[in-house]
Amino acid sequence: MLVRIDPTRAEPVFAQIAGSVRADIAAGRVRAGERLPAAKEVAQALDINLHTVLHAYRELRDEGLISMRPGRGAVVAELGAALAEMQGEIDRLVERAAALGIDGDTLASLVAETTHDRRGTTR
Amino acid sequence: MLVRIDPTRAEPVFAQIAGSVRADIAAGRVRAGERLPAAKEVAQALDINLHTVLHAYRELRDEGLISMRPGRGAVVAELGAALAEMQGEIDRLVERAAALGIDGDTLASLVAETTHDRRGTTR
DNA sequence: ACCTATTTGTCCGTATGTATG
DNA sequence: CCATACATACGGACAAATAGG
Repeated sequence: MLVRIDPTRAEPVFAQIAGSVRADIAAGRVRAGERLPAAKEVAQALDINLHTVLHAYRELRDEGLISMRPGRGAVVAELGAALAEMQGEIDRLVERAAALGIDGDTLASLVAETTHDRRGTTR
Repeated sequence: MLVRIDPTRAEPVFAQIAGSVRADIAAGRVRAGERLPAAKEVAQALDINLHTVLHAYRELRDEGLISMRPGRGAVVAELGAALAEMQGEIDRLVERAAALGIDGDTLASLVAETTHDRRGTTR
């Protein structure tokens, strides 16, 4: 697994790391039960602080995509398989939005807003 | 048009305003050519700073969803109609993700990541 | 052509919180 | 835990564009 970041992007580094791993899970490049690279390794490879990588892993754990335990490392959870099932539909949605001239960030923001609306109406 | 914000949410106020208006456009509650309420009005109604509302409007302008000119106000652009066309598909995607136990924020982040990937491969 | 009101645009500064190392 | 940097939010002042009388 290869974690990629781009220091020129406005998005925080920890979020980029989380996004990179999330994309790998959704694409099936890492599957449920497999272990992620140790945070220390990632930090050294990308020349960033260990805290930043742990921050990213913590976010993924909070989403239920991985589990973390001392000594065992970070392991992809079962929920990861569900993510992979959805990637195809997401690809189609993104492509259709692009065809209509809608910016990617705009689409992402609208999806986020829609999920927030659902929370308000269904809970 | 009614702009809603929730001070308890972690999301920045300006982003919440932009999200609220974006959702109204996508839902067809405001259509292309119609004028948004003046930033000053929104600021007074929500008891927030004028600059914060202008920040939100500027973001929507950068996305191509509205046009702004001094003296004339903020008007919904043609691209808004395209957004409205996509809302139904987004609703279906969000609902399916919820059925699979995927958190809304997780889905939104994955959509964002997918658009970033597209940028990298298509440009 | 002139004036006024409205609205966005841009600068100043300050305070607070968060991200990063 | 500590320091630096950045983002957010607020407040004020003035400029610039537009519309209407």
